[in-house]
Amino acid sequence: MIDHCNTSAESIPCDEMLYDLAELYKVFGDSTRIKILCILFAGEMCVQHISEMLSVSQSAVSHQLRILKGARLVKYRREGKTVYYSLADDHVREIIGCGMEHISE
Amino acid sequence: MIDHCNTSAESIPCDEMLYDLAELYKVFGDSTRIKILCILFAGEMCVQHISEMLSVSQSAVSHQLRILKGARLVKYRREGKTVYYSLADDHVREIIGCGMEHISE
DNA sequence: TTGATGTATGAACAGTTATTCATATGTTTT
DNA sequence: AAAACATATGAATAACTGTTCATACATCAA
Repeated sequence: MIDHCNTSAESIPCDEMLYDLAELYKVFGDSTRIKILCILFAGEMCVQHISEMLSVSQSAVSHQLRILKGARLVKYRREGKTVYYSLADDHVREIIGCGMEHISE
Repeated sequence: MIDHCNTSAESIPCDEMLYDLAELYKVFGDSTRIKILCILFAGEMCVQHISEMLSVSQSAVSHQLRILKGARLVKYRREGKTVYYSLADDHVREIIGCGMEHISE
């Protein structure tokens, strides 16, 4: 049987999938973005607040949120002037949890 | 209770852990490395063979294997002139599996 | 020892990336 | 409308990264 991009660990996924996978991990491969995601574990938060918690400029946070949004890892909600970001789904927790396991050996 | 770098998704991990986590994901954030790891799903394999399967130079593969080794994702075994690489443990499968789930939505 | 083979590694180059700065967009208040 | 505030974005810069090339190292065969 030919493998068409399945998710089994027993066969090699197709090139396109591996490329997409690398792109996804690239997003997690920056500590500012990881921190933003972890902050959002607690619930939705506005850009300014995230910026203060990380001691990173508003612009930098906004740029990174754009990337997280592009990877469908976060979603947002506008309320007046303020934009609240939150985790898109539970995959983020799972992926970060997976990595934690490897690190804390 | 104070959080000292635990793995729970309910509290924000400490800075050092988040940094290490980002470093780990950086390793997965390159399609050549991801491909090498996926090839190793099937079992151990020598550098030359990996190089041929990926159509990537021996040097490039060796450089990447060095990075994978540094992240403790692969181990190796020398047999004469040949060096056989294999996955260090099952974390690699888990982490890649996690990412796959997010991609194939 | 010499040559052949498999792998590792340092330097250099091209491409990528995260931050900063300036400024634009969108929203509310006066 | 104008000012104030929150966020987004484009350009520029510095730092980082993956590949290539040349070469070194390690092992085996003759």
